[in-house]
Amino acid sequence: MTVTLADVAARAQVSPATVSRVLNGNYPVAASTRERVLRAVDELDYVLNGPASALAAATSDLVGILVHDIADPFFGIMASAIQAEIGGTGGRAGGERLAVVCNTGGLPERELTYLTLLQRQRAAAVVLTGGAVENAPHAAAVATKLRKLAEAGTRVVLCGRPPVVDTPAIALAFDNRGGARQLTEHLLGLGHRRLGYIAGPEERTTTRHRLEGHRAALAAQGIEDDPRRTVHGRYDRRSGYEATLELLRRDPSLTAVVAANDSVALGACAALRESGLRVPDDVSVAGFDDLPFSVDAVPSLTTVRLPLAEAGARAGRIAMGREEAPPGGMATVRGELMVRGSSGVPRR
Amino acid sequence: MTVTLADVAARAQVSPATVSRVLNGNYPVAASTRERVLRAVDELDYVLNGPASALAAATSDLVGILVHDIADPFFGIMASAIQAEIGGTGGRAGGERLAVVCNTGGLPERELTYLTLLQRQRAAAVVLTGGAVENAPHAAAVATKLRKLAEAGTRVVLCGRPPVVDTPAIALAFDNRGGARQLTEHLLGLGHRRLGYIAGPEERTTTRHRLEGHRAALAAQGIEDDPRRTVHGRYDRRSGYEATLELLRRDPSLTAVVAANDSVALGACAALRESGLRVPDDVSVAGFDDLPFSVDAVPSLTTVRLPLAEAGARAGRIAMGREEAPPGGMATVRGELMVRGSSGVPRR
DNA sequence: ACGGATATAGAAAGCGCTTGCTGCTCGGGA
DNA sequence: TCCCGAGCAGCAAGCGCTTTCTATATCCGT
Repeated sequence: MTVTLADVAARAQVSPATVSRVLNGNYPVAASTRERVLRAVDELDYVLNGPASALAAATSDLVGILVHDIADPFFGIMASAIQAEIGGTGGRAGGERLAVVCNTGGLPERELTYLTLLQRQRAAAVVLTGGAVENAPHAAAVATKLRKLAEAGTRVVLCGRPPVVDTPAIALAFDNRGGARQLTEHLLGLGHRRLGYIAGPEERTTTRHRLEGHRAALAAQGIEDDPRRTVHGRYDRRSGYEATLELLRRDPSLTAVVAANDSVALGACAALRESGLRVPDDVSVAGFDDLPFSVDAVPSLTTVRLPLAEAGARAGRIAMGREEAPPGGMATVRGELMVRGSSGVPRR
Repeated sequence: MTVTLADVAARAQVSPATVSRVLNGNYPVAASTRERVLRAVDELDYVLNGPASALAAATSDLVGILVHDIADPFFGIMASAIQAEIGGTGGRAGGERLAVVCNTGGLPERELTYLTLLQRQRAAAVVLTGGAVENAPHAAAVATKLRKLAEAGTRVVLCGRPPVVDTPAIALAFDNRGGARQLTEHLLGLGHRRLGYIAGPEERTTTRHRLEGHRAALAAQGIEDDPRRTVHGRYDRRSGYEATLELLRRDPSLTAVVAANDSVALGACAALRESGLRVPDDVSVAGFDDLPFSVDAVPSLTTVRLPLAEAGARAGRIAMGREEAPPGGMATVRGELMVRGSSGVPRR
């Protein structure tokens, strides 16, 4: 029914071994033989049986990319860059690798499930993107899993995610703390003193680091850190909207809102607008990430640009063994402050 | 080194066959035996070998989701919905299915490559999202590939993509034509007569259908279809920006711009703004898709809402055989006109 | 108490491919 | 002319799992 290696071999009048070698191209085969085999492959429309091949060779050409939320461009952009770097390259057999992205939906258990599934498939590499969950048992479980994967020969790379101790995983971490600090310093420099902060979900490293950066900037200016000026939420627009209303309720005299990311910031802008406040005349707003739509917002968003595509590409190359891992197995990727229309001197 | 089924069997004092049956749960196994096996699995930290299992069973638990651009929320939202519907369900062995998304980057050849890769993996199902490419040879190649996949037992579902003739693929197509027509009718109803249209890439069914709907609305009003009023571009913000400038150059008296999708529409708004025109006072703007950010734009975008998540979920269920295919193997999914702030009565 | 269902476990034959090893052929140096 | 080594191709042994078929208990009705 389905055509197998043996069929191709028969047609090309060679042994299955030879066909395999032609396909994998890692063993000397005479040019004439090769051609004959290739022709047979073509004529029979042969497609390699991946599982069989993976079983025999004890490796597969599958590469997994884990993201928290595939509908969020933050992850989309990284995933796209990673995949571009991986998908194009020649793989073991037949040329291509299967770079696939897995959506955890931010659920810790799904993260583990996908990791197991990829382990089961004997994936060649796994790239984990986005902040890690800080829940201790889960973090430990992930660390164990990563260790197992590495032991089984799967290359593990973390992109935009802090290193995991005691693990051979290569990490490319974003400098969330530094970026956040710079951002808040910018606002403080403009003269703001009453700033609200809309944080992401607790238990996420990204959330914590950005918040720490923000607070560090405040502390450096000797501004007391009123916990009522911080609200936690999700990394989406709606969350920003609601949190802003809450912040305004707590302190109507706020002059600036710093958001966990750009989507949140946009939600914040909407809430301010609907509350009759102008951005930045009445309240300044700042985001994080600098996603494509941020420059288009009205007013355009002051934010911290993260080189998502570059980091993704690099992670992809490392995962493919086409670029050396950074010294110490980890590198920090810095963001760049983008001052735009949504931040200004406080007028009230 | 790695623990295998046989190791588990030895530890549980049963035959490998029994272990396999416990894991797959489709054969009577005494409760006490099952428990013993499960304990051994746990103690040894056994992970099924996917390729071996797939080889022996001649099926895998991999499900592929093809998208054109993973960084575009349009696809992200659909992919997320599809994956949610697939990933959670119990698969053949060990419980879960590996739902993976593959990013074609809009390149026809990558589409084919991924299809081959999935065929090679003996994927259980494949869901193709987004418009098809109309280039004849490529379309034929895709049709052939889909047929082959189906023959090999892979379920094929098209989501937001027109049916492919002569193929067992189930299609859930968006009514792009009808939606576009309604949108333009809305604008015409407001009194607009000089409308520019920013289309997506040519050779994409989505592009053609939306354009046809637009033109049908114009024709119904007896408005001549000036080809200079249409500009083609990509489905992104920048493209909308540039195209709008071009349209304005061709006819500065334009009173409305209809865009291929929301991102393009936002780009159009930016261009208009920079040209000193107000939206909607001077020029109305309309988008398509109703992505999450569209309601947040200033002014909020008049557009056609496509039930991306619902369609994706349904496609996912069909792919899993958990929902019956629509009669005739295809269904049309309608959009809903969302009239918002970016469209108004022409004032000039 | 006996025969035949019924329930459960095992033996073994692959699934389609890779790869270490063996074997043949041919060319060239002595 | 002979021998040796390089270059190529084939043999066959698995890779780790599933599944058919067979074997052994176990249990029921009569």
